[in-house]
Amino acid sequence: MTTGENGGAAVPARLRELPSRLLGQASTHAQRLVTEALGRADAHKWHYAAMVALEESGPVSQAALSDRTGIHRSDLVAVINELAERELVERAPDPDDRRRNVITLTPLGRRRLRRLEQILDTAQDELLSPLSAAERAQLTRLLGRIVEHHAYGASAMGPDGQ
Amino acid sequence: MTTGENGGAAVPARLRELPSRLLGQASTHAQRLVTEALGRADAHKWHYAAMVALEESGPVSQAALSDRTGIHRSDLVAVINELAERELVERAPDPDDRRRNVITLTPLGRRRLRRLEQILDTAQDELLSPLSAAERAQLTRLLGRIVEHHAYGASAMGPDGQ
DNA sequence: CCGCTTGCGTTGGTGTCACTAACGATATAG
DNA sequence: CTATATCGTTAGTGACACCAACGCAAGCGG
Repeated sequence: MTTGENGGAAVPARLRELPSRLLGQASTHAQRLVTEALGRADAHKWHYAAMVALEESGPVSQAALSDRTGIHRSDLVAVINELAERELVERAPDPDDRRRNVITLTPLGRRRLRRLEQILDTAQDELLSPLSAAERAQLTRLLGRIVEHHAYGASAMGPDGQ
Repeated sequence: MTTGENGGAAVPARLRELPSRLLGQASTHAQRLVTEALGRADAHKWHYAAMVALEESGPVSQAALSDRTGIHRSDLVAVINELAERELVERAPDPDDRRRNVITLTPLGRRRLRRLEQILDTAQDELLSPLSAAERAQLTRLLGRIVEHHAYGASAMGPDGQ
């Protein structure tokens, strides 16, 4: 979808103002910006997500990491591989439960995370450049409400949920 | 990415509040909602986009349609095929320029479009259900500014209007 | 202790989507 | 007439979200 080029042709208002479409296009631009920025530093969105979660939670299993990042556990394998390859993370079997791998952020990983944070800050800034600070906060709040609202469905979830 | 399931595990605030990530997740939910809704009616996002553009512009070439909808011209081929198959649209060679196909919305297509509009309205409503009318308008405006701002690059034109 | 069920990490695969590359046919410029 | 550009079309790519199934380990009931 994404727009590509447009030599001044009229995009119908019904399309221009359709929220689902706006979300799609904005998301495409957003992903492109952050993917390119991180790519220049040999990194990936998922690397950042995993490392942030690891810094907050300390060493955890891959399953827990999947919950905390939203990265599917089948995709997480490759992410951990790449991070471990670069020695940003260590994967070790959990002695208490030998089904698990405990993932630990290395000091190098922590430094790396600082760098990725800078890169992402810049990218967000570019993404939101047409908006004021107040508008950015507003947008973030509104999107957060939408995402939170639609965050149900797949799992069983305890009886207490909801 | 999309969240999948979450048994109450803590998603770090740095992730939850990252605009590019919020956009991605919101977009995923949005696309899922509209794709499923339209799918139940044997339709597709692109069908709607093309038909809206055709209704506004009258008969146009595929290239023009591509500009007006943002659908890549290589993808538009299949879209027109599907619409023509259902007799919602007619594809005829342009006598004035035999490289072109002129695409015309049929009366059946126009009726069909009314139906798709209903479906999409419902889907947008579900998507935005946690927001008030004012907030929905706000969100649409903010997203529109972002999309518009990033809608450059490929063609001539200054790279970064600002 | 044994069998059953559940959770873990891993592999391989699927469908959607935006986008690129190249081609034959046609139109237009020099 | 030759060169270049545009149009529709085909095929293919890479990113992404997600599913299915497996081997293995843990925990539980009997």
